Order: sequence, then C-alpha cells, then structure tokens
Amino acid sequence: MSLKNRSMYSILGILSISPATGYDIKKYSDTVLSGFWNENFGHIYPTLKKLSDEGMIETVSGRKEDRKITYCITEKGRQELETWLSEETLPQPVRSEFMLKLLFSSSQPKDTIVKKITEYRKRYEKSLERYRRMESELKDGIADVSEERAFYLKAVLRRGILSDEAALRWCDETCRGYCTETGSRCTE
Amino acid sequence: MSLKNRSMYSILGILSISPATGYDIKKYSDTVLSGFWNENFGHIYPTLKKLSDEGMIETVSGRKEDRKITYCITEKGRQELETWLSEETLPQPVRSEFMLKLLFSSSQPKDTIVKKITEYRKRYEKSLERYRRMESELKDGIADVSEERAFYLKAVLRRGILSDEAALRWCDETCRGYCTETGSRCTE
DNA sequence: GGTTTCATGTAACATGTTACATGATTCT
DNA sequence: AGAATCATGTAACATGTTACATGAAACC
Repeated sequence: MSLKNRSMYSILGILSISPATGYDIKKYSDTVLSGFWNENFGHIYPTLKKLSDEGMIETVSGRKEDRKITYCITEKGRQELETWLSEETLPQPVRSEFMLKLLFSSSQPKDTIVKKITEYRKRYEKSLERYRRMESELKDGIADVSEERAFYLKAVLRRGILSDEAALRWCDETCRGYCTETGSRCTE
Repeated sequence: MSLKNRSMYSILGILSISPATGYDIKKYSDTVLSGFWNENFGHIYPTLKKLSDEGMIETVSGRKEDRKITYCITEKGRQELETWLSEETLPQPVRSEFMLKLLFSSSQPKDTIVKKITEYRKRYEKSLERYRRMESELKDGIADVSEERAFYLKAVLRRGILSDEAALRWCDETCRGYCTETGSRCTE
C-alpha cells in the first residue's frame, strides 16, 4: 500500500459521497474543496488507477460507458477512509510567500507595499463573497446535500469565512498603521 | 539560474538581515518564521551552495572559522532579493487536512469529532500564546530588531494573532453548534 | 462551423521531507 | 562521563505541478 498520500483520501472521500469520474473529482475539488484543498489531474488519474488496483474503488460498469470512467467506492475503500478519518491529523507546515516577503520588505517603497496589501485584500474579499454565496445556497436548500453532511459543509464554510474576515481585518489594520507611521494618506 | 525557488529567497532574506550559518538559518525559520514559513536542512545546505556558486552570497572568511561556514549576502544577492520583493506574489494553494477530514466526517461518532476540534483548538491556543509573547518582547525592546524592520515584524505577528483568534472562534462556534444540534453537552 | 467544455492520460520537472552519517562543542 | 546542542551534508523518497497529447460532445 505504501502510498497513503492525502490525495488518495480526498478522492476516497469524494467517492464516498457519490460515484464520479476523474474529471468530476477535479471539478469538485475546484469548487467545494477549493479554499482548503486542491487536486490536479496529474495526481487524480494515477491515484484512481492505484486505488482501483488495490480494490478500494471500482469502475461502474452497467451503462454502455463510452469514454467516461465512473468510479465508486468499495467496502474496503470505505473502511480505509474511516480509518483515516478516525486518525489524528498532524499539524501541517504553513507557507505564506506574501508574509515572507512582507517581513523582508523594509527596503521597499511604502506605497508599493500598501498597493500590494490592497491587492492581497481583494483576493480575500472575493473568496469571502464566494463562501457567503455557498452558505446561502446551502441555507436555501439549493445545493444538493444530505442533512447529515450539511452540518459539516457549513462548518467548513464557516471556517473559510472567519479566516477571510480575519485577513481583511489585518489588511485594514496594517494599512491604517502604515498611514499613521508614515504620516501619509491611504488611497483607497 | 533556473532554480528560483522560494527557499532561495527566504535564505537571501534572512542573510539580508545578518550573516548566518546554515544552522542559524534553520533556527531562524523555526522561530521567527515559523507560523508562516519553514525550511529544512535538506533544502538549506544545497541552496546555500547554489547561491554561493551564483555569487549571491559569500562565505565570511576573516576569522579562523573552524567548521562553521558563515555566509553573507552580496550586492548581486541583494539585487536579486529586491527584484523578488517587488514582484507580485501569486496566491498559493492551501491544503488543510483537518478541514478535508471534517468535511467527510458525517459517519464518525460525534464525541470523537468534538474531541478532535478540542485538540485542534489547543494547537491554536499555543500558537497564539507564542505570538503574543513575541509581540510583547518586541514592544519591550527585548528582541534585537531595527526600528524599520520592527514594523514589518509586528505586522506579520499581528497576522498570526488575528488568524489564530479566528481559528479559536471557529472551534468554539462549531462545538457550540454541535451541542445544539445533538442536544448533548459539550465537555470542556 | 467554431468554440468551449468534457474527458483521460503521461512525462518531465520542481519541490519538499526524512533518514542517515559524522563529529565537535557545551552543558550538567 | 554522558547528554544535549551545534554543525554540515547527502541520498532516498515522497509529493506536487505543468505542459503536452488526444479527441469526443455540447453549445452557440
């Protein structure tokens, strides 16, 4: 088994909700998971093959499947997923290039930095907007999610919202601090 | 040059503040940078050699250096750093295994999940404590930092603090939501 | 008829982590 | 004397990203 990587579990997790193709998995990770997870094709297809070889997932035959290959989770796969779910999650190393740069930026012109923080802020604004949209879709029952799972989806969304709000607050605070220190005026 | 990786810039950045050995760089990234950056020896030493070959850094001779190899940044290295600093930082993919698990956890026993969130919370509590300690050291002038750089260090610390506070708030909120939903009582 | 999206996959490359090897120095 | 920390480095392994190749189906 050796390769117990996280991609494997994200794929098992997605397939535990519903059968899907590699392409579906990519879409799911680009929408629902984006913000706290990401997958790329270079990982998805080889992992699907591996999981299939190990009997964790199966191709859904049934239909006269043309070129699409739809996979579903097997009992063995479900057990593997449950084991992973029950295991403790170790803290992961964080890497924020933006903060790394900022720390070394004392030589940079101040207005450039303010501009950068403003750009950085926009990213979080957009992300926050997206989370809020998803949240209201969930509330209105537009999104097709079972009730047991809705709680967890809400929780994850909420994490994103609180995170983004904190980021926005930091941007504002830091720009304000800048103006005070430099005596200049903040544009925007 | 080809290998314009981020490790290279974190090392140039550190050396722009003060000359250091590979070991010093590791220590710095484990203390000051930890929380938004990390480096390991497997990266540091080869990168130092490469940077040295490219004339971005130099070994500090002078002393009768025993086995320690102290590096300092060159003018060329400083220029390279400035270029990187002025460039736009692209958003980076995030990966939170904890949130990934949570999303797929509807089959898990609820008290296990509450326990996990409690553990998760403790990590952020500790991190927050650490940031606050660093912040007060900065304020009291204990930490040996020049004034121009202090602003940026404060900003980065502040980012960590706001982030951690948001995480704690999420933990509390989510556990509370759990109790309401399940009708059970939250321990701790 | 042309563009976009769906769909699968591979190869090359880049990045990051762990384990190991070695030995000096400092602290208790 | 023994343990912890300082100090440098390599090799193997694991992970992750990008570019490319291919072509069907759906939409406009």
